[in-house]
Amino acid sequence: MEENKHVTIYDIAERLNLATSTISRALKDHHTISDKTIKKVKKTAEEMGFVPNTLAAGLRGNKTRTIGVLIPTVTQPFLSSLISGIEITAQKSDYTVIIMQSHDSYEEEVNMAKSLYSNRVSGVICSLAMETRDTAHFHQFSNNNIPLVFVDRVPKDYNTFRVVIDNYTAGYKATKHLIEQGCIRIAHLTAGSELGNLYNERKRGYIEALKDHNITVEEELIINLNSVTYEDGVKASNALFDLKPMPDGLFAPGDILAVSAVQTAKKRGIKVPEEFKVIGFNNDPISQIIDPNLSTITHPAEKMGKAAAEIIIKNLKSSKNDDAKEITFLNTEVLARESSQK
Amino acid sequence: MEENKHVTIYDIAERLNLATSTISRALKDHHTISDKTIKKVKKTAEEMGFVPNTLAAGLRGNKTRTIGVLIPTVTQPFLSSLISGIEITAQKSDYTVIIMQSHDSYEEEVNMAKSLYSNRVSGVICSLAMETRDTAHFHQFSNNNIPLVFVDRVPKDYNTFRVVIDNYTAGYKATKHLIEQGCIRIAHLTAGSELGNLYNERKRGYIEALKDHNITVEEELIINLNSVTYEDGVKASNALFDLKPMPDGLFAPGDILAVSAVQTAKKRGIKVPEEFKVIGFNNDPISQIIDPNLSTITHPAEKMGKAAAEIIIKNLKSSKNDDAKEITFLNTEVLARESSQK
DNA sequence: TATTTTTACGCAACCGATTGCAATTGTTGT
DNA sequence: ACAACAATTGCAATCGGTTGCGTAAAAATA
Repeated sequence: MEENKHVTIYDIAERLNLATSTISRALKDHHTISDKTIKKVKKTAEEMGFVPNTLAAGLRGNKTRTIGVLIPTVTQPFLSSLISGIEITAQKSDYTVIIMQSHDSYEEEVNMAKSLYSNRVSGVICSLAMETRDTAHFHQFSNNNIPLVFVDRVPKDYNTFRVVIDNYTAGYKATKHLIEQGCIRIAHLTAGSELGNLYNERKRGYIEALKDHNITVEEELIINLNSVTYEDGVKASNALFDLKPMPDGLFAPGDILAVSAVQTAKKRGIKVPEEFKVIGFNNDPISQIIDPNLSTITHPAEKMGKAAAEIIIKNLKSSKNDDAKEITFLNTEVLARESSQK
Repeated sequence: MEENKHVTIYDIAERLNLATSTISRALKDHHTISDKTIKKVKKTAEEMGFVPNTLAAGLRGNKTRTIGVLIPTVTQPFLSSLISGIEITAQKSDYTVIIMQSHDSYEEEVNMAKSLYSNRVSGVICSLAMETRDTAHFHQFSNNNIPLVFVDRVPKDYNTFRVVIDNYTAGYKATKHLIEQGCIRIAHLTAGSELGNLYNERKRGYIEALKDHNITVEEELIINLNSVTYEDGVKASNALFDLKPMPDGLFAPGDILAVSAVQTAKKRGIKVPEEFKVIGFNNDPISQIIDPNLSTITHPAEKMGKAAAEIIIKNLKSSKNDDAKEITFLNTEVLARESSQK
């Protein structure tokens, strides 16, 4: 038990007086190996504590059965659910998942992409960093036939797989919901990001919903944020509450922002939802904790993860280098809870 | 740009009429290679889009500069902060981090451990799954001289590095704080886990604090949970509120549980902190969102991550197989906020 | 029994970077 | 100008599975 050397197929081969090729094949139930030998090899491998060296296999076969996941952070509920979905699907097909965080930094994203490529992952699933404006660092995957799937925060003009929600429609639905609840002066927070156009899309839905209901779009009610953080949300909320007349509703494109607005309102003695109705986005766990419970838009994170992983695996299986890099759209729904009730 | 083959040092060697050994050395500034050659090689490598194949290097050198992180889930704030700490330290020494989730399942933990070993990680940082009772699947690391550090949820009798907080003292401090705030009938939630003895330790601290302040320990005030979830917290809280006389304080060994208690109290019209004071554990982000703000015990997640990674890296550097597998204790503090105020 | 077809296994090259040692070129001293 | 030594670079084995092809043995057919 106290050896200090990895057990290899050579060790097994020597012990059983067989060739390493036989061991290798036996371990994966190759049909040219007799059942008797297979059983014997497996038993011995087990006894000797053999664990295959994936580096060697990956080097030789140039495939590692590993899916690289490159996301801004694992802490956002949406993203950790995404991971969860990826893992569930990957595990079914015996793929390993390795996770790397860009921390929304372009530089880190470039480094981690290189690292994933360096590790010869079989496929890559990525949600872009906020900072990222240029996607040249993903060419190494595309050029080498490594399937690449962007999820949620996707580049606009990159011919590869994408799994997204229809942010325009979601924004429209959210705003329409507030209108139906009686709001006539609805504010909106947004964030500028040229590549990940999802905030722009949500904003577009917001504007279109207002127009469709004959509500004038007022620039002062639309606040552009630098970052989607609690602090920025508080700042923006205060700015909104300082307006007169005050807005009577808010569509926040993220639950953290929505929560910050609710809490800022409470601090200022503004009653939610009586005086100010709020709807968020994502259905983060926190939306059910905060008082009043937050209305929100569902974001099918786990499903998106599963879809992305399935695309990778399917693509790897067929290995047809078909140029049809389709975009997968998943549905969202309005979850009407307390914070937006009439 | 449309090649379909990875660029290798052989390609560079051919282009420059040099040996692969020279390329290899030049790329890592080996002193036996002239500056002129180094410059030339690096420039060409850059031009050709060379990215080293870590599989090949790892296979040959039997070291991958990769730290495997095996934790229950990435979604818990404590654990994602832990990861963050690990990454910061790893990056400084140019190590790659790969993250795997056991989902608190023993079986998955065993599989992922095998996978990490199979990938020949240089070191392993692990926080045990709730289900885990047996740690034999970690022997493969210990036996092969792969540094192994357990963090937070650690096995009691395993001779390896451990990074933990003093859960006993933390529990003592939390309880003492409630007593100082005037509580005389303090409830406690706990969870049974033989290996990860941290809940037991906190409970021990709770009991000792009561004793030291001449408060009788009452069994009915201590509720044993199956799982540390919001739902179980609600159930337990209701049970506590049904008691008469009702407890006037609660030390919950996790913020989720504390939050569930606060919300259950609110639902039943029990005023927090006036009638019922609560202190949680971990200082999760949610503790600052909930109203009233939650008093809690800090859990230095990022520091623990950094410490664990440093141990791995230091151990790998010295490669002295010293048998001193010390246990690192980090400090915790009482964070007195609204939910426990007099 | 001789011959063809299966079945089962062995041989050896290969993946790409690393490294001990040998070989070559360049420098310095006498 | 030549030996002695230092500075560079090349050769070839190595890490551990994988796989195309070849071959011996067993089974099927003539």
